Amino acid sequence: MATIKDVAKRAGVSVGTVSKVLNGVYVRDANRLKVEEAISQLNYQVNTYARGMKAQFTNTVALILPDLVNPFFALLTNYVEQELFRKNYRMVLCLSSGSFEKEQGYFAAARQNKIDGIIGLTYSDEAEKYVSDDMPLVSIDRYYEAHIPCVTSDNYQGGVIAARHFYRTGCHQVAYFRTGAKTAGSTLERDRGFLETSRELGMECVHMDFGEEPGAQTADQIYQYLQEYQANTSRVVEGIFFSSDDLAVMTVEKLRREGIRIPEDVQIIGYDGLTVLNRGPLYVSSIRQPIQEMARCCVEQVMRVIHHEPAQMLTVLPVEFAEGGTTKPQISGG
Amino acid sequence: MATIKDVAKRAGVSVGTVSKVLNGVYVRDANRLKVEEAISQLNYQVNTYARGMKAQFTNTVALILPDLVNPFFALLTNYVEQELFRKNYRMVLCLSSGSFEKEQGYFAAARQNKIDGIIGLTYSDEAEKYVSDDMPLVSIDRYYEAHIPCVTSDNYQGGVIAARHFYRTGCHQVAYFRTGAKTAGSTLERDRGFLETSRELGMECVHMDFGEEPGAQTADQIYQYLQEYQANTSRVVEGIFFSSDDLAVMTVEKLRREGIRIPEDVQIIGYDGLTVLNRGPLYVSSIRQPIQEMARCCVEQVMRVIHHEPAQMLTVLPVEFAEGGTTKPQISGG
DNA sequence: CTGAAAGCGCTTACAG
DNA sequence: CTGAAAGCGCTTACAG
Repeated sequence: MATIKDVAKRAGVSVGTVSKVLNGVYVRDANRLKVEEAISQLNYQVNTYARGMKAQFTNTVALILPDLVNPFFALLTNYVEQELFRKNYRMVLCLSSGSFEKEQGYFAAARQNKIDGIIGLTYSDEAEKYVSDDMPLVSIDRYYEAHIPCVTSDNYQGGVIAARHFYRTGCHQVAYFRTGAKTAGSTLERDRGFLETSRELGMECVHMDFGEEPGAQTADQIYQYLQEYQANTSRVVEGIFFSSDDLAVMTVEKLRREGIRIPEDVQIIGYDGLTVLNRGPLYVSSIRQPIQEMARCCVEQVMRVIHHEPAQMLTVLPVEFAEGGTTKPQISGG
Repeated sequence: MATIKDVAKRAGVSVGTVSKVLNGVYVRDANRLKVEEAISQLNYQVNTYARGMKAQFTNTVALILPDLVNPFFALLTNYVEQELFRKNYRMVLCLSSGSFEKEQGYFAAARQNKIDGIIGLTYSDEAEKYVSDDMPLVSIDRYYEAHIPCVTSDNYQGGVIAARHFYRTGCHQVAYFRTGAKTAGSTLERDRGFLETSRELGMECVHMDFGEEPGAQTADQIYQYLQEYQANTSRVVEGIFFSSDDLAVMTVEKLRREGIRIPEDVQIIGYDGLTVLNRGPLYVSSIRQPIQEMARCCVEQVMRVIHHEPAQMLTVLPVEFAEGGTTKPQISGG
């Protein structure tokens, strides 16, 4: 590989001059031309590591996510990579599986300038301790106490929208079934939005937490829960809101197998707005998060922190109702 | 950040000695202990860039893929990251959208030792030119002329399995509908496997190519094609094999809307074995690729190339039939 | 086994 | 504007 020295020799200038044209500092036109000529003849490219050692930047951002099995995360990664590339940054991907140990290495790397910044969706409480004020970190969905910019969507409003939809389609008895970590602030907002709005609108609402990881039996448990509730109270649940699409999909399958008609007997609303194979129709009616816009904002904010520009500490993007065939049309507008 | 100098001073040894314990070279126990003590007290971590400049390795591998919208790619990425991490490597992700320009930067980076190796699924013919014998590259699905290890699954056999299934469930008239790039060698093998086996087994087989990107109207076109074929020949297609699951799913939806019963009237087999939300049931009966095993082999081979060990030039992993409710049970075994 | 020193390929004040 | 030189944080022969 050609080095800056080779270029300098070939162009008949000093390495300092070559470095300047490399970094867009002004040099005499004649020299710039000679250098550019030499660069292209030698097919020279700067060695990022040598540069990074001095310059303290590497044009690399790490994205920390639990996994890519969840299509929401896969799509987010897809768009974050595109945005970073547009800004001439590379993306290193860290799938933490929720383990803080794995994340830790990236925090260290950031502190060491081996990566310029981090975009992270992390459920770990421990992370907070490691996050200093000047750490170039943007958090997805989770609002830290520290001065860490956070990009999220309007989870509370997501719950509100779901509750209102049930109300406007004539429901009196609804349910909320959640899953996943309780620490994740954003999901808790969905809970609150739905529960509070249901109460305000005078709907009866039961809710249930099905633990960290929904399994194959979760849909059965939900079915059984509904049966017992009906037997005990003589009340029929007319609308169910889920904290995620996967739980909603599993439940829809189960209920249909049991002969329950959807949406006639019971309406279903999921969360995320995922589509079949990530580009077909929706799986279920859902609250759609603006994934691409979230990705764009994450990159925007991390760039600001990296360049020491003032960042927006909290970005809350709007969500919307997405009709997916498991809900009835609304009676009144809005 | 503490540097190796700080550690040396604190431990009362030279930087050379510190470097040695860092790299597992033997030093006197007493010194090693002092160095380790200093390292942990200073919370020291080696600067990868400084090391990379000398050592010519960075413990980083790039994964090049078209996108993460396709769940197959998302899952592959998921497993490749896990495998790389286990081997203490980081993964930088390059989503090329099929554009060679974007890939090119990574080839250059590899040549420059900014990344140690590349795992790539690329459809671009141009890539071949850039690939020298010593380029640490492992290709997914695509067999290059050059001495580039390739990891793939048994696409030919996938076609064979589908054809046999139709035969054993009593079909006489089948169809093959493909989509996607014609250059991708692996898909062409599916074509061949299915077409050749259908002929050998004495089944009539029509086939059709629906272009690079299947759109919303592709399923309509397929339906129309089937209608016309039946009208013109008085022959009814009893089994359809698709080059990918998404096309199969779209077609199943369309046919059902038109009142065609699946699998009673026509059987459907897709390709990839994708599941609902990447962990639910299969979308359609399909040929399942061993994604995790493919990821493991890619990482294994790229490690070998990086460490100048002999690599396996072609790894063909077995595929299997996955029953997904759009096929009839086989009459005879096997 | 250990230390002093050269050198990896850049960038960046500093003179000129 | 340009060049010579120091220095970034490591590794690696080379003496001892």
